[in-house]
Amino acid sequence: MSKHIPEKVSNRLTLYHSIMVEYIENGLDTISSPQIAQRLGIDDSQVRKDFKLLNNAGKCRVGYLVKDLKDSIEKTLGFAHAKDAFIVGSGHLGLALAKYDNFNSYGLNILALFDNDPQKVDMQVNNKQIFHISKLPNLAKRLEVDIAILTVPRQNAQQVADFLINSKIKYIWNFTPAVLKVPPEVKVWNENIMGSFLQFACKDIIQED
Amino acid sequence: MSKHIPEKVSNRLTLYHSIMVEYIENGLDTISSPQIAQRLGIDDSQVRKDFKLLNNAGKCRVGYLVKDLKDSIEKTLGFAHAKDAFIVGSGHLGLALAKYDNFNSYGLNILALFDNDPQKVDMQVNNKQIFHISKLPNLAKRLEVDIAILTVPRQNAQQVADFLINSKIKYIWNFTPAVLKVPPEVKVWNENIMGSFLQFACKDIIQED
DNA sequence: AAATAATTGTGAAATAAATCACAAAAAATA
DNA sequence: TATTTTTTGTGATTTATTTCACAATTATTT
Repeated sequence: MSKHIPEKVSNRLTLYHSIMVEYIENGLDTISSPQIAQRLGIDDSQVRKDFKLLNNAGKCRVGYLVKDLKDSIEKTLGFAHAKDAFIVGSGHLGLALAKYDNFNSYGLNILALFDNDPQKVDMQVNNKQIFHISKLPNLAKRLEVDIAILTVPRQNAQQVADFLINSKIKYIWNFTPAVLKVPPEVKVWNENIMGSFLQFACKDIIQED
Repeated sequence: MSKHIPEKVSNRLTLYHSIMVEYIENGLDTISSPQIAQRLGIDDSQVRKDFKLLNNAGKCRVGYLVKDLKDSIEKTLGFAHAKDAFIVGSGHLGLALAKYDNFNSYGLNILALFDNDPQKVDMQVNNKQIFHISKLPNLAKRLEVDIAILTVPRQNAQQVADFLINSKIKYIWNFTPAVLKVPPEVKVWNENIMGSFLQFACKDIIQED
C-alpha cells in the first residue's frame, strides 16, 4: 500500500502513541477521540480521521482499543522495521543521543559513534563504541549502514556531510544548524532545534501588538 | 503589528537564516529566491512570499541583500529579545543543551540547570550552575524566569511539570516523550525528537508498496 | 541603444489540512 | 423497552498553504 502519510499526521501519530503508552501503563483499555483531542488541544474529528488512515475502527459509545491503536501506529510508522544508524560527532549532543534508549524502542538502532578527537576514540557510550571518523567508510559498507545522525559543530557540518556521502550514506538526520548541500539521491532531515524553539517563542511568548 | 507567522513559515525562516549566515561567512552580499529555493527543495515564489511577510523588498535581476534579510528574520523571529530559561533535568540531553551555545546567539539565555541528584548539584556546565530542584521556585521568582526546558526521564515528566507549574513556570519546552497535562494558561511545546525521526523514516526510508 | 536574460512581486488556481455538522450506532439509564 | 447520551464515521465546508503564470523591472550583453 502506497499510503502517503503527511508530515503533520505522522507527527500527531507519535503524540497519540505516547498517550497510548501512558494509558497502557495505567491499565486503561479504551480511549475516545474527544479524550485524545482535549489532551492535545485539537479537534476530535481530526483524531478520528487520523485513525481512519490507520484502518483502525472504533466502537460507538466506547472508543478505540488502546492496544490496537498502539500497534497500528507502530506498524504505520514503521517502528517494527529496525533500522541501523551511526552517530557522527561525539560531542554532548551525540553522546546524549547515544544514551537516549528510546531510539531503540522506536526501531532505530545506533551501532556506533564517530569522532575525529583521538581522546574520544575507543570510549564506550551506552555499549556503543566511538570510532575514529576514518573508520566510517569501511564500517558503513560492512554493516550496510546508510543512515547517519550528524551532530558535529556547524563549521564542520558540510565537510563531514561530503565525507558521509562519499561513504555511501543515503540518509542524514541533521542536528546541526547548517543547511547541507547534497546530491539529489541523498535525503536530509533537518532537526533544527532552534527552529522549534522559535516557533514556540513566536507563537506564545513574544506578541507585542 | 499583530502579524501572525504560521509555523511552517517560521520554520522556513530559520532555514533561510542559516543560509544567510553561511552567505555572510562567504562574503556574499546578495541572494536570489531561486538560489534559496533550490537549496531547500521548495518553490521560489514561496521564498518571495515569505520575504514579503518580512516586508523585505528585493531588487529585480539582483535579489535580496543578505544582511538585510538576516536582520529582518532575526527581528521577526524575536532573536533580539533575549529570553531567560532554566534547564530542568541535568542528564545528557540537559547538559548537551546547556553547552549548545547557539541558544545564546538566538536569544535564549540559559540561566541555570536543575536536578534532583545530589551528585550533580553544584556542578558547573558551560558557566551555568546545577541547582537542586528544590531551589527552583525561589530562583524562578527572583529571576523572573517563566520558561523551562524539560529534559527529565519520561517517567518523571508529569510530576516535574506539575512542580514547575506550581512554581509559576508558564512555558515548557518538552524534550520528553510524555504528553503533559497542563492547565490552559501554561503553554507546552513538544520537541518530540523521535517524531521527527519517524517522519523522516516514513517519508523516505520505508516505502514498500 | 536595443535586445536579452534573470529576477521580483503578485493575483489566480490548485492542493492540502482542519473544522463543522450530523446521521448512525450502541451503551447507559429510566 | 424506550429514551437519553456518548461516540464513531464521514461528507461538506472552510481555511490555509503551495504552486503556477506572467507582467514589470533591471542588469548584462550585443
